[in-house]
Amino acid sequence: MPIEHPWDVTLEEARALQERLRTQVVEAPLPAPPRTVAGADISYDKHSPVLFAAFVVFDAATLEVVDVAGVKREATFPYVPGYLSFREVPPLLAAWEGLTVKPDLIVCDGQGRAHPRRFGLACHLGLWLDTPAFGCGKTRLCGTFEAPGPARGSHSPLVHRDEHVGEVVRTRDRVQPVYVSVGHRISLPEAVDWTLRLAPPYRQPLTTRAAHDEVNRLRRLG
DNA sequence: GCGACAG
DNA sequence: ATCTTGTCGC
Repeated sequence: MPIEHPWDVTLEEARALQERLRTQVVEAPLPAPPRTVAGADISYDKHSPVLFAAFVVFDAATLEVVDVAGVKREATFPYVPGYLSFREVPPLLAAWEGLTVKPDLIVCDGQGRAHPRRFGLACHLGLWLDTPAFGCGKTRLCGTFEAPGPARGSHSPLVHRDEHVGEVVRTRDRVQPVYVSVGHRISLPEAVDWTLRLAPPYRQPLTTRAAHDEVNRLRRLG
């Protein structure tokens, strides 16, 4: 069931929403094999209130781009560690409206359950859109882990307060690993598999790469 | 009280 | 997130 709530909230209200919405997150196998997979990302100038958001949708079988949509919006929430979704989800929802092809799976640039209150960006976006989603971040928000092996494909559990909240995945030999966690309607093993399947030949999934390139292109144009 | 802290 | 040249390694 899709959720809905105001976005013009205080930090305290945002925290209360996270505590309430975290119970709605579904961590279970994908409902069906994704035919399309999308990358989502945000870009902005250091000291500008303008945000650029975009989705780039790929055919999961051929990995060809099948749709792209982006928007320019005013930021309504600052960047505060632990509350990233309140800043990035609104513009992403606007970009989502511009898609002709709604993806079966969303790869987010950030954390999912690997969050202090188990409700990172990937959980919030996936839950709101009632679409499978997972997070693949470049750095850690919370949790501890043993370094995964040096070979591509190796991964180790990310643990926070005795809970297995994600996996630290090596997507390229001897290259810094990425942090994968469940967002909504997907299992952790599946999220890891998709990360490894979409990564070559980059460190991050090509979906994230494409979305990143798209938002930066939009930003440079104005 | 002292760090840590997605993008 | 973004600012940035060269530079090390495969």
